[in-house]
Amino acid sequence: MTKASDRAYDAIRAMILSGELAAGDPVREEALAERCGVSRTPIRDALRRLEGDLLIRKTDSQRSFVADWSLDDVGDAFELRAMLEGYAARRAARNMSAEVLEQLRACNAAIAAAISGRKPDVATFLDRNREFHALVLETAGSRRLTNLLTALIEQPVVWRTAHHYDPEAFQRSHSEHGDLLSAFERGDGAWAESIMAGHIRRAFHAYSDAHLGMKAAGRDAA
Amino acid sequence: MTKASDRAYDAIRAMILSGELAAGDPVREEALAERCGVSRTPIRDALRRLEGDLLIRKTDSQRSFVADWSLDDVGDAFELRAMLEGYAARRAARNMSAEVLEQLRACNAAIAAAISGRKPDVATFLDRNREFHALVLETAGSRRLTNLLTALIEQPVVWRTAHHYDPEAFQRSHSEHGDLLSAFERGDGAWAESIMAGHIRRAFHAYSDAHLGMKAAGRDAA
DNA sequence: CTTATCCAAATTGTATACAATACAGAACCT
DNA sequence: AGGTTCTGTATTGTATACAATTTGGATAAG
Repeated sequence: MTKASDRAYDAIRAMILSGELAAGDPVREEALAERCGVSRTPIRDALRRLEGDLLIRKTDSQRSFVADWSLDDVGDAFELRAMLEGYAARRAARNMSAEVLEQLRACNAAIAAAISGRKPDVATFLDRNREFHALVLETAGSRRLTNLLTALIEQPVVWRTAHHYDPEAFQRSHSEHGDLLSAFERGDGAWAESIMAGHIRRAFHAYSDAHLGMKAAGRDAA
Repeated sequence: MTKASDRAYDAIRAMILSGELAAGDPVREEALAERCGVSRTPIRDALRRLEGDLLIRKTDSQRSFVADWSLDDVGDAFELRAMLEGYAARRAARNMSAEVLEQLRACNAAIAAAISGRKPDVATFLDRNREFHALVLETAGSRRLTNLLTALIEQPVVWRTAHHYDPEAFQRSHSEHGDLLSAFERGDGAWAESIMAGHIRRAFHAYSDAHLGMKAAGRDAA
């Protein structure tokens, strides 16, 4: 933590993820600087990073805007995620250890607890879900893969999708994690890959269904 | 081009790609600033971008070094490239237009010319090869995919590999591009994907063979 | 009324100065 | 002598001032 720069990065990302900064909004360095209580220098640093995360988009003349994602963009992101996280799961199956397996089980148990009640604890679900995927990714043991996926995993749009899940969707997600555990236990990388890819694709369709009504979704999952 | 910042980025990247800055070398901002004739501010900007490209690595305390890649790292990068560029080829097949197809043909013709002589024109080969892949990527029409692949395509290690190609390797590369053209002509995305994935994998093994001797390469292409 | 041009305001890019931090070597204690 | 702490130096982080560029509108010509 280099203090100001990272603080600014976290703060701005949080603003975008929470929707406080809406998609398409212009972003002025000085305004953010004042808001974060730092000078423009660390803000520029943070914006550069956020641009890498594709949360910020810069126009031809370097003006910054909050990136807005069309349904097609989101579809692309999910398809890439499905491919890359599938690959991560395959690699993770090769490297899986008893300890990590136990951690994954604990994680999924926590998820089960969070969604068992009448009112699902969405925040906990999201946290533990992220932890689960992070563990798999870490076990895959490819710094490069982690790097690529980080930009894809924390999408503002996706972030809020789980709030529209119906109870059954939570249950399915939990159950798919269970299948993944079975694949890991058996060291079956190909199986793990299939499950993970399907898991991510299902998440996309959950998102897509939640955001329909505007127009019939015309994407074909190739 | 915001002038100084981009100039610094290009200059530093060129230093790394050319080997002028060797892997593992420490990188001091002020030294680069003097060398590029600009102040530290645009240098920091450039370093941040290069860090995103994984050409620069920063230690715990934010000191910069030229990233060094193990054979395993390179293998990972290639495998990811194979997957992602395969996907790009599939999408490109869907979107292919007559104009782009013509450009690709011209590109591959230029490659043929460059490698036909007794002494292959490696610089031209590399340029046109990059152009070919860039066209495919652009036609895939996914900003996100482009973003992910950019970091993977221009690797310093890879960059110098083609200089060790034997004549046959150049010929194969050209011929695979030709196959890709056939797939595009027929709009066969699945075929295009297979060819591209194989094309990239072959490139890895060419790299791997060129850099062997140190120890028997123990990677398994999954 | 439309269009082009130019000017003023706003915004980003760069340079420099200064503060904070990390590294290395010396002095000191055990 | 070995290890530890302390201090000077080198390097990075931040703030501010200023230059360059862009944006939007006002104004004038057609």
